[in-house]
Amino acid sequence: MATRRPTYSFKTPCERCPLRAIATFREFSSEELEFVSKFKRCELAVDAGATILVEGAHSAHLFTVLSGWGFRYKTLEDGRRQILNYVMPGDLIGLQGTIMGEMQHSVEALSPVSLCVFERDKLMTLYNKHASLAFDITWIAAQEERILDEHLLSIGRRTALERAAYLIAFLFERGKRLKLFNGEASIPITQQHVADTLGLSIVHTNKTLKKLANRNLICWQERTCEVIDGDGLMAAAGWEGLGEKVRPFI
Amino acid sequence: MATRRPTYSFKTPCERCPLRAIATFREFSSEELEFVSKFKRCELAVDAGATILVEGAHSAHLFTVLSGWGFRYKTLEDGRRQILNYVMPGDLIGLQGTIMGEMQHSVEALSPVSLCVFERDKLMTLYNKHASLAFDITWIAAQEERILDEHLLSIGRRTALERAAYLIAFLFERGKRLKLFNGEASIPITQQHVADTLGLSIVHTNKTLKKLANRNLICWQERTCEVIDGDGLMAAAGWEGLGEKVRPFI
DNA sequence: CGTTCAATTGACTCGGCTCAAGCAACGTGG
DNA sequence: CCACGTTGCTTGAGCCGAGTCAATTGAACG
Repeated sequence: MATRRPTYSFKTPCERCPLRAIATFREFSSEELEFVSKFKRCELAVDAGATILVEGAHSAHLFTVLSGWGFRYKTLEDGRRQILNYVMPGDLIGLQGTIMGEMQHSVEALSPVSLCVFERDKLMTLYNKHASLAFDITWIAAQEERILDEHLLSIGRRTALERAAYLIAFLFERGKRLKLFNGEASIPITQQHVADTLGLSIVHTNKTLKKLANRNLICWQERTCEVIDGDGLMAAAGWEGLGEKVRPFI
Repeated sequence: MATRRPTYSFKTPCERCPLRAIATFREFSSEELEFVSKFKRCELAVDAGATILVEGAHSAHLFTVLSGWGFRYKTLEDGRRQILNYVMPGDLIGLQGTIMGEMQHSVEALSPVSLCVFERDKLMTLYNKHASLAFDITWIAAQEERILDEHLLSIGRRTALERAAYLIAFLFERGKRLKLFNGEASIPITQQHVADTLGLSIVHTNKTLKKLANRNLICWQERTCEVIDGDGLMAAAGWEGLGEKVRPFI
């Protein structure tokens, strides 16, 4: 695949941000909206498979995902890869790099992704002038922490089958909430991604996913996972769901 | 052990906070210090083994650890437990509960722990009036996220021996930075804690720790882990260290 | 002086890994 | 338009890391 160079542009004005139409996201005050408009520098579009941020990079930007799917990951020297979490519309990426200097993980696109690019230098202004937005950023960081807690519980203590069911139910719930599915619930990941998320080998991941497919919970085709029975997955995982209602975004 | 009731008191004034003497923590401005003094309501002392916060609790307080060791964990319905991270002096606990309503994990003391108790309601004032402290809270949340990323990589992709070495090296590094050791580097955990952190059984954990002991990296005695060779542990884990210099605390 | 909790150790089993092939769907170049 | 090389999914065989069961020791506690 010939990866095109990333495309910069300034298309969507924040006033007509498509994310604002989605029910899970909280309303902005007009004053907040005005600031965010100025905070946003431009938009960036990348292809599926493109690397958005690299571990070790210093001058990372701050982004919000406008559309598309991606994932955060870390690798060991010998190449072993661990996927940490998935990024979807409304997610803030690059916060670690912006706040603490250096990125400690990479981010890669699973589908074509478009991003809002924010002025890194204006972040301090946000904290100084817009406490409610500053609070939102902390909220987002705390939410990410919460999800990582759940993943850690999953990898550490759930069985392979439970883990797989949990992961797919988790992605399904998030996608559903963001109205990412029309009709079919297709998650754009390969079994290799699942393996690298669950800490399993591909072979064993394949056999485990096959069990879920045999139970008629999912079905795998063309590099995507189709969710057939979300509730069945949650039951198989022993997972209660995200339990989150309205959330902020920047 | 007859757990005494937690003891509330107001002893240490922030101006003479013992944590401020430790080099890793950043300096407060006098104006910040003044606010934090008012933000702090009282102090709380709990015994080893006491539960500081419970998963599902709603009106959680916000604390900073003044002294002692503890850990955050989650459990599955059938009792499987996963330790998520350890808490040490300077760590903020209860942020998730304060910001998002409900605690999704519990916190337990490993040693006698003393805590600063903060006024939950004044948190918004902090965001409104003290942007630098608000930024610090985000910094702390982002740092926790970073550590969870590393733990996830560890549990997901490192071997049992590497994981164990990583965990102990990690605790050792943090303790060293906080000047928690005088002479002996003793970490107050049992092998059950190690097992529940690494996602292993106690039996296998014991055999793995024995290997580290045979290599003269650690030695286990009286419910504590003595670190003999911190660099050796880091090498065995293939871990670079925390790489963090000065950090904020509240 | 029994009881309890943590650390140990051995025996046996099993979940998950590695190795190895095979197959289907693509995209590319001749 | 076909022969490839590639990527992703599948499956079987055999092995090993890690789990379970079980029993022992030693220290701390009441």
